[in-house]
Amino acid sequence: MRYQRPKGTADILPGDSELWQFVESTARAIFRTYRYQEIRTPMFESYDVFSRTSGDTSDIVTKEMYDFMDKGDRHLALRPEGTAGVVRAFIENKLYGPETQKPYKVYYMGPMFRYERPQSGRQRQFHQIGVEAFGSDDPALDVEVIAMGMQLLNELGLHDLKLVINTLGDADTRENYRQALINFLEPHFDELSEDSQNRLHKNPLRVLDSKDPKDQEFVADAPSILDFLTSEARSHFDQVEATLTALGIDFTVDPDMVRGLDYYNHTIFEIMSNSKSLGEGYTTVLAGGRYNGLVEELGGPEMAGVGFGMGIERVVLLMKDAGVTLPELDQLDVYVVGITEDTSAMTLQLTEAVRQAGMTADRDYLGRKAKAQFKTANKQNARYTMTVGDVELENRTVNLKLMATGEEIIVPVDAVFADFNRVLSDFADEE
RNA sequence: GCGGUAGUGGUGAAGUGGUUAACACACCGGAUUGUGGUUCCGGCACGCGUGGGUUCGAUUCCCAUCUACCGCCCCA
Repeated sequence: MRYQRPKGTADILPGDSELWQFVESTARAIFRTYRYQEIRTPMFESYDVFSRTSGDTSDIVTKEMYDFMDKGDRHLALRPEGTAGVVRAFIENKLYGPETQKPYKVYYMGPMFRYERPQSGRQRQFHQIGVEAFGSDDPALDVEVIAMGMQLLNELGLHDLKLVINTLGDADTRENYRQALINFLEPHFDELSEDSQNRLHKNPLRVLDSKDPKDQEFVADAPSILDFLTSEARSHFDQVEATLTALGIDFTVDPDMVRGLDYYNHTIFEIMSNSKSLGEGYTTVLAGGRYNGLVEELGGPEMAGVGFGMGIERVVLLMKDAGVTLPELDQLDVYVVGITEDTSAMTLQLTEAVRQAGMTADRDYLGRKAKAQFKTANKQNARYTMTVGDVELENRTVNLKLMATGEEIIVPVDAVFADFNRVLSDFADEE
C-alpha cells in the first residue's frame, strides 16, 4: 500500500460517522439546556499558550506536544487540549468584560493532538468535547459542570460509570501539601520506583498515582491532601460534596487523584468506566475541574473557571461495547428501477421528484439489469420501487411497488411529479 | 521513549522452501424475453505490509522498516 494514514490517526467512515454525529448532536442538545454556547478556536496556537498553562513539567509539554516553527519563524503547537485556547480567546476578546453575563459558559468540540504511543482509546489525533464556565467561584457551578457531564454520558446510553472527585485546594494548600509529601517520601527515596524518583521533586503528587505496587505501599501511609486544606478550600469542597448529594449524584472521593495538567485547583473530577474495550481497570472518559488562576496566568484579569473535557473516541468505544443502537435515520423510501438505457433521463427525473417531496430515493448508475436492481432495492430495504420500461415510457406511467407486500399499481408520471406524497397516500388507501 | 504480539484477496481466515495460494462470507454475472428470498452454476489475490538478504528457488528462513494491538509512562 502506497499511502497510509499517519500513525495514531483514524478515518471515521460511514457506519461510524453516524455514531459520532449522534454524540455531537446529543452534546449540543444538552449544552443548550444548560445555556452553554459554542466557541470555535484555532487548532493551533502559539506554543507558549500551552506551555504556560499546562505546566512546564507536565508530560504534555515535555514530550507530547506537536510543535513546529512556521515560515515566519513562529513557534506554534497543535492543541493538545481545549481549555488553553478557549482561555486565550476569552482574554483576547475581552469576554471578561462587564457586558457578558457571568458565568460565561461555552463549549467546543474538535480534534486534539498529542504525540504518544497509540493504544485502544488513545490516538495522536483524537477528539474532545469540552465545556468551560468563567467568572464564578460558586461550588454549585462545579456541580453543574459535573452534572452536565454525567447527563451527557447517560443520554449516550452509558450508565455503568463511576464519578470520582478530589480537591487540590488553593495555592497555600498545595504548597503546604507538596512540602509534606516530599518530607514523607524523601526518607524512602531509594525504595521508590525509578519513575517515582523522577517525579518526587518535579511533581510529587504524581507519585500518589503510581501503579507500582511497592510505591503504593508507601502511598497508602502518605499524608492526605484533605488534611492540608485551608478553611476556604475545605468549605468549597464541602459544598461541592453537599450539592452533589443534594442532586442525587453518587460519587467517591479519592484523595490520591491528580490531573495531567498543572492548572487545576480546588475541585477535580473524573468519570470512569471499567469496560474492557478501554483496557484493564478503570479508564477516564470525561474529566475536568476548576482552574481559578488560569485566566490570570495568560494575562487576563483574576477570573475563576471550571470545565471538563470528554474523549469522543473513548465514548464511542464504550457505546459500541454497551451495544448502544441508534434510531434508523437513513431508511430508503424509493428505489427507481430503469429497464433500458432509454429510461435513464426519466428515472433520474422520478428520483429527483421523490427527493423534492422530502423522501429518500436512489437509482442504478451501473447499467445493471432489472433483476439486479431489484436485488439492490431489496438489500437496501427500500420501502417502494418504481419501475420504468419502454411501455411506461410510452404511456407516461410508472409501476409503483410496495416491497413489503409485492403489491403494484400503475400511476401517471405526472402525478408523481405533481405530488408524490399524494400518490403514496392514495396507494395506501386502496389497500 | 521502553517492552511484548501480529501483518496473506473487500472481510474472516488455511497454508507450504519448489507446478495453477485452500475454504467461507461479501460482491459481480448467469439459470429463455422487464422484478426481490432460497437453491444451483460461474467469476473474483501478476500476489502473501514494505525494503533488503540467504537460497538453484521464498508468501514460507534472516535482518531492517512501517503499521496495528497489548503493557509501562502518561492520559481524553
